[in-house]
Amino acid sequence: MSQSTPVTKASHVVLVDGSGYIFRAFHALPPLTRKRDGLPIGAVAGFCNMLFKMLKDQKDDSRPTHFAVIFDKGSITFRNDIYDLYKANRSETPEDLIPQFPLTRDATRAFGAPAIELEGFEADDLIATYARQAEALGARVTILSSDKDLMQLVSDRVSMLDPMKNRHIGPKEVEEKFGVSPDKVIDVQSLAGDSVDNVPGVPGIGVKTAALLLGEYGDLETLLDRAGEIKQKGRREKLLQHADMARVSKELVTLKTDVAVDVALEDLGVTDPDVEVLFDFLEEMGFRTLTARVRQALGDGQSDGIRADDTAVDTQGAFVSPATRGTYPNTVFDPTRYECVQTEDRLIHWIRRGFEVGVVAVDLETDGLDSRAANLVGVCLAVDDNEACYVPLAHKGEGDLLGEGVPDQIPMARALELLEPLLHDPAVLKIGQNFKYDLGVFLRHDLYPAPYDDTMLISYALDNGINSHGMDALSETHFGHSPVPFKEIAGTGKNQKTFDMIGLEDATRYASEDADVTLRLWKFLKPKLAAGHVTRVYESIDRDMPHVVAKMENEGIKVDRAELSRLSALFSQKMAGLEAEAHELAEGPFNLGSPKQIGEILFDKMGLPGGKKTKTGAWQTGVEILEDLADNGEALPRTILNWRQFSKLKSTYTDALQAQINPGTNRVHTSFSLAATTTGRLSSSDPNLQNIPIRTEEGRKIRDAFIAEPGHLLVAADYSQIELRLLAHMADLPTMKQAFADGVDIHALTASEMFGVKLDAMTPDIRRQAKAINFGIIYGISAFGLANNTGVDRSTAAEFIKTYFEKFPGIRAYMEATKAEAKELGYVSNLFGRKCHIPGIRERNPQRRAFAERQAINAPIQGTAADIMRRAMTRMPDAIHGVEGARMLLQVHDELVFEVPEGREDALIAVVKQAMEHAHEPAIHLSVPIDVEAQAAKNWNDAH
DNA sequence: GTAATCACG
DNA sequence: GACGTACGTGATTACG
Repeated sequence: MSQSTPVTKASHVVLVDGSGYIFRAFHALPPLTRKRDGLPIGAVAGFCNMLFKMLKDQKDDSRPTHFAVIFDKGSITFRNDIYDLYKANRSETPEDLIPQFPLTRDATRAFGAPAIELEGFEADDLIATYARQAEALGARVTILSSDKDLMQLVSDRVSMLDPMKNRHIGPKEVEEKFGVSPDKVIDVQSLAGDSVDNVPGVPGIGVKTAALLLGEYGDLETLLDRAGEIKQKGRREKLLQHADMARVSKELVTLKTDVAVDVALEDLGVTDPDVEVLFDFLEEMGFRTLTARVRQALGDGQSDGIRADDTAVDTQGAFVSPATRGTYPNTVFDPTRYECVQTEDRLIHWIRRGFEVGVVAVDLETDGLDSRAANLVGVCLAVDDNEACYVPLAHKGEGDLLGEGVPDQIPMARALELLEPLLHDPAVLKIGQNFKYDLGVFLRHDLYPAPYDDTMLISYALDNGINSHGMDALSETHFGHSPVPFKEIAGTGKNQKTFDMIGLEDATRYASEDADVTLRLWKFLKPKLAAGHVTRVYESIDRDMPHVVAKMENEGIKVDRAELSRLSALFSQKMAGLEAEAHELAEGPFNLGSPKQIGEILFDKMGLPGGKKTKTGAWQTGVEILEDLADNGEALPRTILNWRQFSKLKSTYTDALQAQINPGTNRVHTSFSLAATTTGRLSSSDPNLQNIPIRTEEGRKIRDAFIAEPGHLLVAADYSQIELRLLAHMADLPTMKQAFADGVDIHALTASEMFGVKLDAMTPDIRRQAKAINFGIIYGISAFGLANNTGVDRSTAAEFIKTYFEKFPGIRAYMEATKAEAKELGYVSNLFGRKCHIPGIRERNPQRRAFAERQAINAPIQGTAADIMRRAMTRMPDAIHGVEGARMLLQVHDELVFEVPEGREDALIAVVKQAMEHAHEPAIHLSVPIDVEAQAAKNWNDAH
């Protein structure tokens, strides 16, 4: 055990926050039980690994001279006398953790370290006491914890180490977190409060504001004394009103540094553990791997460091996807070998190399991010590791004088002419990363590269839900190599250069590296498709998306600027009226756009009931809260809601959309992301055309502005209830399948099954509830969520769910099987075999695990629908080929929008319906019919 | 840059 | 110690 060793300047005192560590280890590590009897020991295992690492795996200069593990004792401390609600919001300690508390103390002693605790004090107070004592003697102190409450102790001699992330926390890190130096941390916490410990603080003041105020006034007392001088009214009143709370909070967060400890600091001197005791303990726990490591460390005096032991790594290993295993053999990048191609001869040489190898990475550089507005600036090719070139085509001079210093470049038309045979050769595979972008640019130069592979989509098929699929992220994940950031060569902010302004040396280094990385990613990832059983997903669903979607983006959709402008004016007018009304009701002006001010007016000033706080301590003022208040007869909340609706419509749609209209064509071009979602859906941005209003009458007006060219019509084709149909098929629900086969209103059917109401006696209200339940099922229903959404109470919602499970018995089996699959494999698959990785599925935290389970239930349904849509889209060019002048413009998850010359709309609808309704075939067979509804009109609103 | 809010399927 | 409850997205504004 410990020995008495004086603490001096040369000492290194290591204090472990034992209680903090156990809780974190318990939640972070997979559940692990002792084989013999099922005793839960996961946290103990993590704890032992940490102790061993701390004691043995240290460099000589950081090895502890004094060491102790400190624990909380009891849950009532002196702080409860100050504030009876202190830590009152803590939930019960998990059942599986309770038996592990005494075991961690045993473990501590087995490692020869003192386990220290004292009735009436938290571990933090004991740590503070020892730390300050040691500091006063000039020693160095390391606190093993990530608890922010301990950060007030940090100084130039006292630092913290997060034992799970191995992250060092010094004065700099504390300042990053709190915005003030460590000696002001207490003051910040007193103001900001802490929801975890239920420290009240001053409402409405968070860490950021607290730091700001302290920066101005120095310390808490000064600030409270001079609070009357604060300019911002809200803050001033808060501080004046809650000064006492701040003072109480200060007492709560200030750690005691003068606890009368019963083990003296110098008695914490490190000794070697009693080997026999240690091995007995490890064997008792069944930690075989750790036993072996300890033996090895004691035997040869060297340790290879502790990796997580036994089960921890194995179970986590299940989440490592095929693609993330291993690295590409050559991860050395040599920019000196990249060539800048400025002559036809050299370009011909590179093209010849491309034909020889048959696989060429192609990357285009442009002067913007929007592939339609951007101009081609250069082309990049890679044919092998480190063998890449950059062909500048439209670089300007580095100086700003006209024509001054413009580099020699092959004329663009000539270069593209030379490249064309390579790009179109069916025997040469082109590789791109997010090739949709490059294809869009090529399209405008009348080039159609084929065949091609897209590394972003390969990664998406392999790893969705795990990595993101951008090039930099992929390079870092698989090669441990960070490509040159664009910012580094182009600068940032408004002085950021576009690519044509960048010098050839930098441009060559940057662009060639992109192509080089892309080619290596392809070599590394492509073979993994087969191993991951996702070849079919990639080949038959994703591979053709880039050129199909590039074409759609290029087409854009026509938007009537005058109509939008008219609506903007209309909405402005409405807002002005509502604003005046709101200010009158509030008896004073305020910013209607500020949720913070609204909360303060409704709940502080007017004192309305039903206020809830967000996790940051601000009042919630979302629709649901305001609706409730309005239902109670309050006028102001309704006015605010109405104002918000018009504000949203104006700012997000009628104003923003006008700015996005391409002046040449009067069309708007969105960008679809093919690899942004975990389920397989697309997303749309710049602008997002997948969330144009439709649910309210006012909002729908915006769709009037989406129009067809003169002499043309828009056609909107929607999958009808596709997710419910897929649910009926996947969960094998005979009643529901029959209803779909018969063309019955599915929500009415559900209602009649659940509530025993005949179809012809259906009321809209009952049907609406049934509809909510149907959606709930798809989202991985919970009683809480359903109650929220239908307005019934929680027990009624639970009854609904129970009835649903009884009436549609396949549901429960589907849900359980899906959760089990996710738990076993770490991912779920949709009907086409697309995987959706669910990283949280083995979370210890019940809430987060429940969230993961709902994701697991939803992903196959949403994802199968998404993939049916993808297949329909890739088949669409062929399908509509016979309808002259027809073009596909937009996708909105279950809807496709086309434009067609007037008179050909019926022909188009026929082929589109056919393609969409059979898109899943022959890959899968469904036991429900798929139904598509399509309509033609002059504008998007009327096409529904 | 983050949080809150709200638009869509 | 951390979650704060239906799935999947993106854009805007306030606030600092």
